[in-house]
Amino acid sequence: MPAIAIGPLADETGIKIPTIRYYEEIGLLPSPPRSRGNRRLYPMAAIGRLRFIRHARDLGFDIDAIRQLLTLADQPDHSCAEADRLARIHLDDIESKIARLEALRDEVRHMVADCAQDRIRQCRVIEVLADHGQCRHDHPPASSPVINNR
Amino acid sequence: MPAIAIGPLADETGIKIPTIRYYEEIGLLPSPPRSRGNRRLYPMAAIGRLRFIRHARDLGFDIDAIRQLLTLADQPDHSCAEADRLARIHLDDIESKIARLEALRDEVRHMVADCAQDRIRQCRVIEVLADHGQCRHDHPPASSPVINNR
DNA sequence: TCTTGCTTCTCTAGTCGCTAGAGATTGTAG
DNA sequence: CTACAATCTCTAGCGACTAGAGAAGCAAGA
Ligand SMILES: [Zn+2]
Ligand SMILES: [Zn+2]
Ligand SMILES: [Zn+2]
Ligand SMILES: [Zn+2]
Repeated sequence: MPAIAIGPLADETGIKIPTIRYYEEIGLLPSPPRSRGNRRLYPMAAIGRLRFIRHARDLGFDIDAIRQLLTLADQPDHSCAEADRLARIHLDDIESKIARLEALRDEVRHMVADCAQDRIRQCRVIEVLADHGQCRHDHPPASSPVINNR
Repeated sequence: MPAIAIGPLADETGIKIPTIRYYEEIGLLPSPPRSRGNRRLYPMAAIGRLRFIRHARDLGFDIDAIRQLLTLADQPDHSCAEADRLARIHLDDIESKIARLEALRDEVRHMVADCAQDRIRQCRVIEVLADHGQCRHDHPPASSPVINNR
């Protein structure tokens, strides 16, 4: 049966080789069989699986959600309620991150706009940073990670 | 001269004790003198410095920018151009993060809205994740970290 | 003085999702 | 047979903390 090595698989999916190995290590992608020389030989289906992972990552889903989504994707007859729920949770998350960033944006924008561009002594940026009481709107006091990396 | 211990300092500034020690370790906050029993005894000025750090972190500045901003804050006669520049860079950063998150939001929103809530086989969420070609708008292929944590 | 209990100390390791590099081996084309 | 490319394992690093272990210091009450 046809198989694909890790390099071509990386090219096909846009996921780097070390990342593919990392996904295997954390159990997101099943360990493929090996060649006589101990190299990974993936079934062609791995392409689709990795593309799914990649797209979900690009859309900001975290690994744990992707793990669940992959499990669901393998059960075509099952209700899709859980998949939809995961997507909605992610949507809420994105929206709250946007809200927080918009608050930060407004605050930083004001700092920059209000500065008369003179000495540090009168710099609005430094002043506001030194005292949250100088903030116009109130931005949240910072919380959870704002989104996963990449 | 008056001094403050790490616990009260944490209470005053809202920064946790291990984080204060971490800031010392990375050279963001100078090492304070110690008591006979080896405990940190901060000058009262440390309160202001930590509040500055906290506020800047809450506004999403990264540690490196904060390091520079603190240095600038100590030079009242210097021009504030550099401080303003750092703030503008941060503003641009926030804005591009918002733009990216808005693209993700639109995409995920559509996935959820378009799903007929039936079997996984026809689940729009799973379908779209499996194939970026099904995306309506094009979201960026993921890139740099979206914002620093907390 | 002794004890109780809180605070602080140092040190290590874990978080998330990778990324980079060293050094060894395997595979392939000319 | 010789290059050279691809892959292997393993370790360590990123940013900005957070959590926990185990030891030591310190203040107040009995
Ligand atoms: Zn200024
Ligand atoms: Zn503020
Ligand atoms: Zn669905
Ligand atoms: Zn897409």
